[in-house]
Amino acid sequence: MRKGEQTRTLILNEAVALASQLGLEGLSIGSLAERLGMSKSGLFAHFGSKEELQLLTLKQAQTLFFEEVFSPALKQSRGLPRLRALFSNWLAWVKRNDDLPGGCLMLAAAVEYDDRPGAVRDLLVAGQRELRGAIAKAIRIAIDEGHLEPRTDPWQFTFELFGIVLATHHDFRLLGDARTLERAGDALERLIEAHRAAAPRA
Amino acid sequence: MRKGEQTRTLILNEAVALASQLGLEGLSIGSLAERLGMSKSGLFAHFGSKEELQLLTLKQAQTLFFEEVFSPALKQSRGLPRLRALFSNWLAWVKRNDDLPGGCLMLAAAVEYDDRPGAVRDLLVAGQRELRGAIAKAIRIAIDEGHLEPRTDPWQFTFELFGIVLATHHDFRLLGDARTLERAGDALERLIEAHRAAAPRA
DNA sequence: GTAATTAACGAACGATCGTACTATTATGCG
DNA sequence: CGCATAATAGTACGATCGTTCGTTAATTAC
Repeated sequence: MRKGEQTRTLILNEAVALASQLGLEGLSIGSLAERLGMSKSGLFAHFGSKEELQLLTLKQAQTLFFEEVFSPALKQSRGLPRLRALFSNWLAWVKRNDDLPGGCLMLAAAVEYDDRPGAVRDLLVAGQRELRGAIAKAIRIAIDEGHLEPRTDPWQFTFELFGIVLATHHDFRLLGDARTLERAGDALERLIEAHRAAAPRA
Repeated sequence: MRKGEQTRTLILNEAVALASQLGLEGLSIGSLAERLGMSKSGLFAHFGSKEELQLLTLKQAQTLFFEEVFSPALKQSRGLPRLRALFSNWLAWVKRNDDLPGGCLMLAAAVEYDDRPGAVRDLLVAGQRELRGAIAKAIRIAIDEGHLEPRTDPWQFTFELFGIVLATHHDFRLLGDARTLERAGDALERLIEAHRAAAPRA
């Protein structure tokens, strides 16, 4: 019982890495098993179906994202510092190559499953909704703290922030543009500046 | 000789539609042939390899994009009107469902091939570089026309514009958010406003 | 209208896909 | 230790993958 959970996590971590390169659909049980040096059927027994493997792989990526991007940002002080930390962690996540050699798995899955109804898509949408809500909340806090002006629309701000991240992911991954990261930083600063409160409390 | 070209285009148009849903890698020759009511081997003979089919499919999508997004924008007057038309056509392209039921093929392929070296990726990068250059040029023209202030960085502007389109594609396709399109419009206006020339000539 | 050419088909290939079984090995508890 | 159970392996299945080959049907050129 304990050994099972152990190898399961081992499998899922490798699955996240592989799926970030090949996509959740391109991820095959055979190649995943080969990478881990175990048999196809032995690996399969842990999940019972490919969809279950896909679901748990995606969930694993979501957990990893929360732990590495969102959670550490919560340790920063409320308002702009926290928002900047979130953005910075997010960019680091986007460009990381060790366990995400193919870029963010959630973004890849979003493109893959946006027109493919099912449990994977549902999980993807739920995760995205949660993330957006959390960002919007961070922005609302920044307003309350007097860092951003009160008429700022949190959802609009979130939308534009997300756009910057997406463009960064695209340019960094596909074009390999070295200046992408500073462009992203400039874009964020401009976005903040446009909504900065006239008389900041901090 | 003439008949061949004819069915070839027929195949490629269907391939663009299918690949927009399943990706260029998920696109299979068998299912594509079945959709067109022809034999697998008959279809295959037109291309000789799957990679050639993928390349031509992507190229077809690029051509379609140029014709429907970029080319009509060139008919608008130089500067901001042309830039707005480009943006508007682009959004229409992103949300079109007839021949792109799965969203923009180039964006899907970008996620799929950003870490997969080869001819497909090369074509993708070339197309993206061309597009970026063309947008940057349109922005430079808007500066020359006195619509945007001279210190505007065309590449930074392009980067942020692209981010808005990416966020729109994501939200519209995955979240099905109805307010996405107006959010995109608002984002563009804010982007323009931030760089608008103090004393516009037009 | 006939010859040359091209387009399309049908069958089969080895490989790999996800999945279902059964058997074997390893683990954990009393 | 021994036994129950869980974890892994092995094998085989039907389906589908991209690709090859030989052949027929349709089109073009003379």
